[in-house]
Amino acid sequence: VIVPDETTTAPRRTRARRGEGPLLRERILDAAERLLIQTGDEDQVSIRAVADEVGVTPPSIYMHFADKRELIFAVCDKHYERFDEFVERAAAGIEDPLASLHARGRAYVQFGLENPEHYRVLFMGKPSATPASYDPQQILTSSAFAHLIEAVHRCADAGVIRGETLMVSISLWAGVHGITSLLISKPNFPWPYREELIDRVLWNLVEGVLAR
Amino acid sequence: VIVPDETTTAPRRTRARRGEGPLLRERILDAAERLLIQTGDEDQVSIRAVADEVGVTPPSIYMHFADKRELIFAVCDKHYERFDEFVERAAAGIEDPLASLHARGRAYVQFGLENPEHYRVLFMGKPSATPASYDPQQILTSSAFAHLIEAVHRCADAGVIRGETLMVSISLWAGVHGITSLLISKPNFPWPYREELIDRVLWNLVEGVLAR
DNA sequence: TGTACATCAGTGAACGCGCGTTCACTGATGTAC
DNA sequence: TGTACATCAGTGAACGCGCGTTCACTGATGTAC
Repeated sequence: VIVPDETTTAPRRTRARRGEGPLLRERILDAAERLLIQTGDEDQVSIRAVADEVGVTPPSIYMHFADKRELIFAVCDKHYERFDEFVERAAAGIEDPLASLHARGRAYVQFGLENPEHYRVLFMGKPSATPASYDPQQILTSSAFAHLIEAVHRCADAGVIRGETLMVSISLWAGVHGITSLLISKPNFPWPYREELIDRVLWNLVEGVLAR
Repeated sequence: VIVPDETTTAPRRTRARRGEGPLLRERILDAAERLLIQTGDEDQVSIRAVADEVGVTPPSIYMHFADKRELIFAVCDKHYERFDEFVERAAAGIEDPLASLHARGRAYVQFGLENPEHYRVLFMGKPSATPASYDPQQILTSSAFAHLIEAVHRCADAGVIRGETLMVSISLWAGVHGITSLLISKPNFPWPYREELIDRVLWNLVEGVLAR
């Protein structure tokens, strides 16, 4: 008689009642996110590993997600909303529009560095890794991006920056993305004064679009 | 009798003479690079595929490379030297130090976008994808980086920029990396006026470090 | 000049793996009469 | 109130795949005597 080793896998959960399907969906998302953070590697978050973590068999994942990419992306999409909230909280209460821009940038970089695997999936993956259901326009119409554009707009209204709002916004985004993704990709590069470097990059970005 | 399908694989090459091992090494590198460009996906460049492309069996790859990561990285390292040459050629003959900085940035972005898979492997991969033999200090001591630092130094000597040279250099690098990697990762994002955007980002970066 | 031997580039076959996904099914839950 | 039936969340087993890597080997090339 083979006794299953209860210590390695979660005990099998009891079947959901009718209409409680969405509950399992949440459990799957949570488990996948836990594994993503734990392993620090998207590729190690396999359907089997997630199913195991939830205490369910692999096929049941497919009742809630079309395929693997959709699952992974759903995890990161959820995270993207928290991203927006985090940045907004960091900028809240800052009157000076330039300082607000800088604070947003600081929050962006911080959030990215604190959640490198989410960031990697969202912004550093190959195009082929995005699920079919994902539309790149989503970034442009997301509230996070809208908030950035608003912040830039306020600077323009105050007359402290020059240039077209959308162009400036994307330019700033590219800037914060640059330092964030580089620090994620090359953690062992001998970065001089990490914190100071980030701050300098942020101020350089802001100063680069100042009205002359 | 099964006749091997000569059309799908290269004909078997004749064995190398003594001391001609390095020749096969070159052939392997070329084949791997060809596959990388053709498939546009590092993961599709398998040891088997490379061996097949060369017309050799998989184990023979291991006579020249310790493992797969070393092969892929060797391809991209070779490319990194061409990168340096390309940037230097673009900046050659430009007297004005600020214009030179801009030209370098332009060349950087262009080269990255023209060879997105190499760029991805070199600068956008996860740290775990780099071979054990690879030292992140290599970037800092590469001639490409030295050339950037020199260019920044010339600007500082001319008194047109402010800030510590290394800090400014990395800051500029992060900037060009940002727009390059974003364009590679999100080709389907509705970028407004791609070329103009790149140019604006570059000038913003330069203006961000101008002496006040 | 001829022969035995050493070298070593490359082979053939296999190991062992984990993966995403599919498919026919089970059986507890809820419903209709 | 009791029973036959429908529903559907989740299962068990398997398919089929391509991969990186290892290992004992072969046989043409070059060398020593």
